[in-house]
Amino acid sequence: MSTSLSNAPYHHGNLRHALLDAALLMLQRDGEAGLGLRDLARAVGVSPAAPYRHFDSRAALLEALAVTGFQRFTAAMNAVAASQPPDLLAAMGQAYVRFALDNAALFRLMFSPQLKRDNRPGLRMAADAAFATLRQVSGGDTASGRIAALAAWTKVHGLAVLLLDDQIALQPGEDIEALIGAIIGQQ
Amino acid sequence: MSTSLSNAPYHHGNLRHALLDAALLMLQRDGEAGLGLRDLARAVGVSPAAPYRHFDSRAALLEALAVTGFQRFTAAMNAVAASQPPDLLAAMGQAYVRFALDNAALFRLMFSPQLKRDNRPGLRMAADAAFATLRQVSGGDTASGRIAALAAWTKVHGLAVLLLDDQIALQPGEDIEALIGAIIGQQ
DNA sequence: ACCTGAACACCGTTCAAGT
DNA sequence: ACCTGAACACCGTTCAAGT
Repeated sequence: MSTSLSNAPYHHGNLRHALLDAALLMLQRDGEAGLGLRDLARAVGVSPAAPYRHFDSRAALLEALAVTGFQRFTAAMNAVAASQPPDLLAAMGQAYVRFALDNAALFRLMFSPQLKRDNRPGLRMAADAAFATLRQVSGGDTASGRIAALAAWTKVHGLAVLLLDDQIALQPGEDIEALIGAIIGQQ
Repeated sequence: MSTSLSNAPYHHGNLRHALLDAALLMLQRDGEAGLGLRDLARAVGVSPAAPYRHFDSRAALLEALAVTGFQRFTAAMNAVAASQPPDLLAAMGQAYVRFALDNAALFRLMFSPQLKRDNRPGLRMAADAAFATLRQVSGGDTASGRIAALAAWTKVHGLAVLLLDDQIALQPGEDIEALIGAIIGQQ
């Protein structure tokens, strides 16, 4: 469901949106390295120079994608918290890893070192807002609470990354949701 | 300590080594995206086509770098185990995170999704050998031992990645070794 | 056997010019 | 205000040719 090979005139201010939509598709399909600005322009039916009316550079386009990624992540986490599950920590951990697996290339982009390199404030703010949602589950303001929260975060994030990189092998008949649950539950 | 702007004749079979040495320097300084094959050839004082006598493609060169990365990682982990520290788990965790922080770009390359994409067996083997060193600390062959080992690994790996990405803030006066120790010690 | 020179098909980006 | 066409300075890669 989305703008694709339309040759309609884009003079209505929707080119930016069309570019982001198409870019997200290309990202999911080919990864960050496969997301060329000229390819993107071609896919949207516009000249190679046109995207530069809306994004300063390829990096700026990637940053915009990463920002929407953090926003989706924030929404997903808030939805979990709002549903008041019996075990909030486990539920948010599951959702964290699920998000990473369901949005692999986007998740990787959100943590791309090249993007932080030219650290734009927009990305930082979106990331901070995203991680702030995790604090709903943290163990208060004590020093030991902070360590416990960091330990939980690193475990879940590491699990997401290693699963994404295909470094953790499932046992025969084991399903991934159960594995996630077991590792998160593991004190 | 290394070959640099030498204009000596490379007809002795050492060009491959010189390329890898220079590539590692460029990788550490400019990251993977900044490692251009033409730049590399220039740095070593050779024509743009010369590297192709020793590496099929840029991806193959990156893979060779990643393989040496896994070998260094393996050596570092084995050294820790051989030193028989009182708390093996904590010591290996510290070494794991240290390695990541001290070899940031290399560590990222070792887990680069683009490299796995065209999954060469050499990379997989080097990675498997590297992670096999971690099993020296695992909790046996029981199901719960496996989960405990995976939980420890994901925690340490997540900590490494989040520190690398500058996502974890140190408290004033806090030193990073202590933070690592606290998080790893946290059951 | 190992390297060079020149070429090919691409990039991201810029800039004058069009509407 | 928004987009096109053509150009610039690069890439990775190939291939004939040199020694």
